[in-house]
Amino acid sequence: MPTIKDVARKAGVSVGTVSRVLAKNETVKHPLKLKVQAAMKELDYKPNLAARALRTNSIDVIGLVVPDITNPFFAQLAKNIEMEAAKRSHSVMVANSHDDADTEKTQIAALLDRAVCGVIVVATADGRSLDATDVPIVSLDRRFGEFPLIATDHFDGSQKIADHLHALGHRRIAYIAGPLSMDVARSRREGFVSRIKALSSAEDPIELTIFEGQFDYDSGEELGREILNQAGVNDRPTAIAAASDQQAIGVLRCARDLKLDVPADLSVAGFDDITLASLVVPRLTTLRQPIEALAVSAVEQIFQSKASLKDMAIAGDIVERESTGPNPVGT
Amino acid sequence: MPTIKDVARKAGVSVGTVSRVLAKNETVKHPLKLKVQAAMKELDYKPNLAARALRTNSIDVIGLVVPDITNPFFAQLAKNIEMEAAKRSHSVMVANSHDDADTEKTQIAALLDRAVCGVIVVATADGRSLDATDVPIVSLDRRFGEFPLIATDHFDGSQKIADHLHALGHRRIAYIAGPLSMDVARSRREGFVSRIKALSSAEDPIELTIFEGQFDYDSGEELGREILNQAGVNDRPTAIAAASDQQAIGVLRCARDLKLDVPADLSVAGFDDITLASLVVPRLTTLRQPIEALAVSAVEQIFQSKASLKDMAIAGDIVERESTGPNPVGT
DNA sequence: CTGAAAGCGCTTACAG
DNA sequence: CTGAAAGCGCTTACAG
Repeated sequence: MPTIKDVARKAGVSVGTVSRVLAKNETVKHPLKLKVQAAMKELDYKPNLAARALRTNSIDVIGLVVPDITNPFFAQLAKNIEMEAAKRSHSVMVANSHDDADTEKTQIAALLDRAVCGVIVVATADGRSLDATDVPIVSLDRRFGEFPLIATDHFDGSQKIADHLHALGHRRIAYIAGPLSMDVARSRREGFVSRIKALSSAEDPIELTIFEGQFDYDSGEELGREILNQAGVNDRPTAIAAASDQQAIGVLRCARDLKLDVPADLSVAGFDDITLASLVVPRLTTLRQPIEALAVSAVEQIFQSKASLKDMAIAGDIVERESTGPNPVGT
Repeated sequence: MPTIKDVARKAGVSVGTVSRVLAKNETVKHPLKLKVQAAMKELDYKPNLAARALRTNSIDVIGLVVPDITNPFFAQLAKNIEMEAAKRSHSVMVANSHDDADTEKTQIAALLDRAVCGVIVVATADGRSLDATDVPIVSLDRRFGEFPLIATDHFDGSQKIADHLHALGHRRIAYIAGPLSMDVARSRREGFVSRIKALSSAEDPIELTIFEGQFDYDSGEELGREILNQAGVNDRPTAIAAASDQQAIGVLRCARDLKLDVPADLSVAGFDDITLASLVVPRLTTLRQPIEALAVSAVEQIFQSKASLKDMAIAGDIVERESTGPNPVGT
């Protein structure tokens, strides 16, 4: 492997000069610069990254810790982060926390030991924080300690779902929230509820009932049953909005059991746009999380001066599919 | 950050000695060793990995390149590799090749530039190879160039499926192979076919028909239709073995359309044990790929002397679920 | 604008 | 068994 010394010798300059053209330092004049570049090419010179790291105390690597790379949402995030990093000639080191706060801490420490230039963490549920570091740390999707958070604008997304259902003429609506101990669940519910309230008026009132459950399939199925059994055909909601796709798919399952046609008898909307959402019958109307934008923003933040790190809420788009339709009762 | 010098001073020894206890070099005598360890603890000393890398030309990082981390199979592999690496205090750097040979090459080169201690690559379909390197490279699941391959024992796995079907009394069997241009598809078919032939005898003959398709759902559905329509109830196979779960699930879909009960009228077996396999109705009998063992072996190989790298075929286990049952025609 | 030189924090022959 | 010292390949003040 040729070193910077070899290049300097071949180009007839000092190593300092070579280093400066490497750093794209504009102070090197053209004739010299060209000679150096020619020498580098000829020798197929590649800088020794470890040596550089030793001097600068940082490498072109972004650390990423996720609860579980096997979760498709995190995998997508990881992929987009890797792609964005690659654009800036950075690599990414991933670690799984297995949703364990201690492991998370260890993983971040290991990454920091390796002198990564920043770390992105999708926090565990009960993650503790970390002392201030000299490299930027941002949380993604779920906040880690006191660090700035990049996340979907859950409030806005839920408003969009509310608008969609309202525009379809639904006036008797049920909302299935996630566990309200979670920030995400609260934001989603508040977005939905506040919008419905704003849309409702004395002349054109909207009836909204709210339920709370887990984010999973079973919870959706169970609450769906509760909602749809609670009342006769004429009192039954004509639309159910769920705080997650999994819940919504649970509702779909239950509607099928009850021989309700979706969307003819009942509209169902989810949130997230997981893979299954477009595979299920009928395909699910939902709010697509802006995964790519989330990833890009997280990487951008890492490259910013630490001082300017800040929370970001990124809006997602609604994906209208077959599970929602006009209010069957008539508008 | 304290350096090795600080530790040496505090312990009253030379930096060389500190370095030697760091390296778990047994030549350092006990009294000194303890003093050094105490000093390290007291200062919360952590070695500077970049400096070490500069000296040794290698870091405790394994490179991993996969076609797409978003593919659940690769994600599982990645997770297990990360866990195994962590056990040995190594981190892993992942990169996606997006199934593009050029990107794959670039990614491997980038990893090598970072002086990783080895790289594991799940190759793209048409990947070219690489010149010999001084760090070990192994291919996983799909062979990269001339490098040793760690993969599921597809031959053996298919034999197990054949045995299972035979034991259930099936004597008229159809096999849906994958595209025979792929090694994997060929091994799976050969394993199945050879075992069936071995099991068949003049007194107790087995009828085997072979079909070829893609590994996907649609191909399975289409070939399933062809197989099941081709003959009357009495000539129809009582069992279909597919070379992939996706194909098998396609067959399930088609069986439902044809009002065939699985497994009462027809047994269906897959290969891979993808997540969906245990979610479909009826749940699919299949051959589970030994993902963890694959990951562990790949990491182990990286730690072995380069000379001893070699191909490894790892056996998977059959997972018997509801999609297979006794031959309805009677044994 | 360019060169000479110090130094980043380790590891590892080389002595003794 | 331990210490003194060279050196890994860069970057970056400091001169000029």
